[in-house]
Amino acid sequence: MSDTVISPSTVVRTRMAPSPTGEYHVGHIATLLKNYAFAKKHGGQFVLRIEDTDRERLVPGAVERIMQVIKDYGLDWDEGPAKGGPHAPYVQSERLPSYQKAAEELVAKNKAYYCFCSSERLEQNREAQRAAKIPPKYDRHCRDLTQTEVEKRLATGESYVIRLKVPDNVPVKFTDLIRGEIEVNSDVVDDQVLLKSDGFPTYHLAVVVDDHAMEISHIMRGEEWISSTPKHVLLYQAFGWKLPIFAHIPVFLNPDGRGKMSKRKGAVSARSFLDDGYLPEALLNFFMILGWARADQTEIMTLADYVREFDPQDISAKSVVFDLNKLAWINGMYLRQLSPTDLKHRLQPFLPADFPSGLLDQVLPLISERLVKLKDVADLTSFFYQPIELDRELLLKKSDLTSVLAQLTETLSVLKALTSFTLETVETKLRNLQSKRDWKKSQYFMLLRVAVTGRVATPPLFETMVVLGQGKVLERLEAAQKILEKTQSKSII
RNA sequence: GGCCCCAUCGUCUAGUGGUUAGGACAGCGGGUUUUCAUCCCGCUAACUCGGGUUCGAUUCCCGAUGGGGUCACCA
Repeated sequence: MSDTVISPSTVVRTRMAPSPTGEYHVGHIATLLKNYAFAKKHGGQFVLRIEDTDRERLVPGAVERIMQVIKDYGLDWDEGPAKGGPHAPYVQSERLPSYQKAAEELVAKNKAYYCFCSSERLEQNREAQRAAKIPPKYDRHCRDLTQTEVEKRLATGESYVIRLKVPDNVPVKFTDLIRGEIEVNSDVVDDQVLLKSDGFPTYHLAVVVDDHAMEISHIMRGEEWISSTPKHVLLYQAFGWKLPIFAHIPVFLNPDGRGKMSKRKGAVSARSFLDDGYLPEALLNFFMILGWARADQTEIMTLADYVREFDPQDISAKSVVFDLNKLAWINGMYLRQLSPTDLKHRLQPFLPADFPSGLLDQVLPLISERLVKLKDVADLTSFFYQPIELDRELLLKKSDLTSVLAQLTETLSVLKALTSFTLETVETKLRNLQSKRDWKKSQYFMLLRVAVTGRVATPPLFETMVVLGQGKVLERLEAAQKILEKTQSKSII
């Protein structure tokens, strides 16, 4: 598809405007990535702005955590908090006068009005509308108050909000880069509150005022904003400002395909995926190809590739399932591309506290192609240094008691005799024994595997034994013998 | 429920007014192998339905159905 048309004089400025009210969601990172890539592609700027106008839900420390997680994903912003820029400050609570001024300007232009309705009255009103099965909307009770009355009530210090005066029955249109033109009738738009009674703006006022002030050219945000975009369009028109270009990014659906991705169906925070041991570059790659495909259909690509190839117009308009299988595959691809040094470094935070120092170097080659997530390192390596559970049933699964005991006894005597316990000596001796006795390979080696690790799926047997060391191998083989001779079903050694 | 958006294998996606509808993940089978994993090979699997338009629709239009979003002094 052709590139989104950008006239040469247009400076592409995109933004991401998180609200510090909770955890930063993977969907936010995915949307941020698109804003970032589009700005970079066109040599523009990507702005980070903090929308902290909800004083009640404000979470202390959230701004810092959001900034940190963005960086941990390997992304960054050109203007914003901790960076500054020509439109500073980039935190809405530090820009209050501009919203108040803007709201008053709209009142003066008769595009907005003061409203003194109590929240109780509003709630009653909504209740009645719901009961009557009509869409809840403000009943415009204060819309036609006379100026004298307004002034009188303001003078008494009565609490108020400022609402948008939405025109009756006119078409409200805007262009969405992904979907084309979208049109709704103004009658379905509520007389939205613009300035709250605490003097803070609502999202709708603040976002329009700031996007205009910060010269944002393209607004790429989640699809959930489509339905409030008409309000914003009306605001741009009321101010007499030029409309930016919108692109509403489809939402992520739960891995089970039902509903918007939510906490109730599993992890959603951007941080939690990092904590699970998905690599940030793998996560970004996953976000790139969810709902968008490169012309040549390549799926594994770098950020630089993406910046070069990405065009918001090519984003699929449908909501996409957050496919954990695909993520796991991508993560594995990236994991296997890592150099041993890099992998070792990235594994450090995931090592259990009792992980023996020095063990990682030995096991790295044994686990690197078995890791799906960095977090798997603990489980993949625990039998090397922690007690294992021997299961009698498992030991006897492929053969009878007499044969198994004979195999263990002979194996023990061969391994005990070894003065040098290396991959070469262990492998040669055990293979010779197996071949001399003509034991079934899969049965015999599985027996040793289970006896020595307690598991049926492990790295290659001889390598594993060498890492364990002669002492531990002999000890575990003897324990296996004992458990078979007794008849107790399980034992921890 | 009102309004808005969307519709190709289970999932993500390519694609065209005439194609054996392509790829990737997952699944299944096989090869390599002492297990698992990696790697290699192969297989299964899709144009939601109904009307139009057309010589011909998966593709264009309308409708239905289904899915999603949204209806706060939250963002």
